[in-house]
Amino acid sequence: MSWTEERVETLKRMWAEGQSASQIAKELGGVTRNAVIGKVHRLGLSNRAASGTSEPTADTSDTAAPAAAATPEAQPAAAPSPRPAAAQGDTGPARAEARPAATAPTAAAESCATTTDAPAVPQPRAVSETPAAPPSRKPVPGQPLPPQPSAGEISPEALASVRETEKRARRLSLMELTERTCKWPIGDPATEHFWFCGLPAVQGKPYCEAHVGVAFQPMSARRDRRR
DNA sequence: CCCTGATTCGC
DNA sequence: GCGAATCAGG
Repeated sequence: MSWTEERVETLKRMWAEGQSASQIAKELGGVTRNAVIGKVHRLGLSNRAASGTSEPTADTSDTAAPAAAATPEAQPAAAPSPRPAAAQGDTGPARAEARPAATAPTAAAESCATTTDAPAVPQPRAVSETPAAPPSRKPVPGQPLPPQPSAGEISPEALASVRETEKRARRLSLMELTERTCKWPIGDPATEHFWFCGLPAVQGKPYCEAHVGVAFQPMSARRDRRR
């Protein structure tokens, strides 16, 4: 793979948006994040509003003016101060280049997007799978709320597996989630008793084995169980 | 451990 | 110019 104009353009755009080097590399394909970083430096576009876990670097003095290091083309695009955190994160076939200016209002229990993909609700993989009831919390703190998934829609075996699994949950916080940790929420968000499963997620899925089992079910299975 | 960007240096 | 290896850090 070589740095064609198109690829460089994508690189510039994503970098300006605050995407991480690894994300850009993933998007471009055929290159590593090292290659991306190397290119970024060679292009002269380097410092931007920090990244990952870095600090905002408070400009204690005067006029700000970052003074970009001799960057030929001006970047009238968006200022990368706030976490861009665009949707993305899906190496699927058809990718939409849509980039809403304003963040869409998310559901109640939030689901903010980190730099990687968002720990949100399951995204049905089209075909015959369909999300079967991500835990819907009851606004009553203090109660254990036994069956995570709304019972009745999940097979007893899967439910038992989930129960067992959740005892071993890593209990990660929202910020500790990564692409390879199970993002299944456990507990009541309104209480201290809330965390994410955090066990190793199945490749390509947002959940661990057990939670995938209750999150994704064949439509037929659901239909049969209903009513 | 996961991740981030920065730098070096042989190619 | 390129990018793997390495470094420095959260």
